[in-house]
Amino acid sequence: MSDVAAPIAVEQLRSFVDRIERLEADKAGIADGIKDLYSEAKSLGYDVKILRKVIALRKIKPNERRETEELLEVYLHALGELA
Amino acid sequence: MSDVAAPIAVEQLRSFVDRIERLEADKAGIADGIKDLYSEAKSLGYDVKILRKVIALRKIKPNERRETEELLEVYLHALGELA
Amino acid sequence: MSDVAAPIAVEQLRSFVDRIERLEADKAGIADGIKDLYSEAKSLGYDVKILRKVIALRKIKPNERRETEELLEVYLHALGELA
Amino acid sequence: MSDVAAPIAVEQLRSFVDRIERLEADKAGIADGIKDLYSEAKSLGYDVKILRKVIALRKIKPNERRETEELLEVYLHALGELA
DNA sequence: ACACAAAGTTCGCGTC
DNA sequence: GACGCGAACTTTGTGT
Repeated sequence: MSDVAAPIAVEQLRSFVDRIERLEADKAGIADGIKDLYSEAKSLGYDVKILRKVIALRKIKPNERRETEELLEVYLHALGELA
Repeated sequence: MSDVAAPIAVEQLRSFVDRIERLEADKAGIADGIKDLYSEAKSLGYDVKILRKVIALRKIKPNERRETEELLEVYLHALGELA
Repeated sequence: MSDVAAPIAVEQLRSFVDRIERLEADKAGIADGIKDLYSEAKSLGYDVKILRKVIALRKIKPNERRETEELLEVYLHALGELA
Repeated sequence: MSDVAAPIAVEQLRSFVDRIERLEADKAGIADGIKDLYSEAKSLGYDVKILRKVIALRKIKPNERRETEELLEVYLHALGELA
C-alpha cells in the first residue's frame, strides 16, 4: 500500500506544514482578538453571555432560512414519494 | 422601558457586534484557506490524516508529549498490553 | 506531578476498562439496531434522509423551547443591566 | 393532497420514528453510564484523558496502529523532527 | 471520493 | 480554585 504513496518531497512537505502553521497562527491571533473584544465589552458592563447569544442568533438566521428551504425541498420530495 | 435607558449603549453594542462578526468572518476565511491547503496536499498524494497529526504534534511541547506517552504506556502495561 | 497520581491498582483499572468497553459494545449494538431500522424503512420506500430530518427536528424542539426560555431570561437580565 | 395518498404509511412512519427514538434514548442512557464510569475513575485518581486513549487504542487493530505510527514517523523524519 | 452525521476534544462559564 | 456543565470546534466514521 505504501508503494503508491507520496514520494514525500521533503521541501514540498515542509512548505505545506509551514503554510498551514502560519495560517493557524493567524487564526489563533484573530481568536485572541475576538476574546479581547468580549473582555472589553465586559469591562464596559455588557453581559458577555448575552453578547455571545446575539452573535449566535445572527449567525443562525441565514442557516435557518437555508434549513427551511431544505426542509421544503425534502417535504416536496416526500410527497413525490408518497403520491 | 429600555428605550429611555440604553440609547447610547445601543450604538456601542452594535459596534461590538460588528467588530466581532468581522473578526469571525476573517477567522472563517482563514479556516477555509487551511482546508484548501489540506486538499491540495491530498491531491499531491499526501496523507491528510497523518499531516494533521504532524501539525498537532509540533504544536504540543516535547515534554508534554513524552509525559503523555509515558503515562499511556504505564496504563497499557498495567493492562498487559504490548506498548 | 506523577507522585500524587493513581497507584494504578491493576485489577481496578482492568475493571474500569472492561466495564467501559462493555457499555460501548452495548451502545454500538443499539447503533446497529438504529441502522437496521433505517435500512428497513428504506426498503419499504421511505426516504432515509427525510426520516433522519424528522427525528432531528423532534429532538431539537424541546431544546428550542429551552432556548427560548433561556433567551427570555437573558433579555430580562439585560434590561436589568441597562436600567 | 397527501390525505388520500399516505394514510397507511403514516402509521408505519410513526412506528419507525417511535422505535428509532426509543433506541436513541437507550443509546443516550448508555452514554451516560459511560460518562459516570469515567467520572468514578477520575475521582479515584485515574487520568481520564489517558483512559480514553487506552480504550481507543484497544479498539483499533494492532496492524493499523503500527502502520499509522510508521507513516507518522516517515513524515516527522522528513521534516527533521525527532520521532 | 464526497458529504453528512457522530464522537471526541477544548474552552469558557457558573458553582461550590 | 477546582469541578462539572454546556457550547464550539475539530476530527473520525459511514452511506451514497
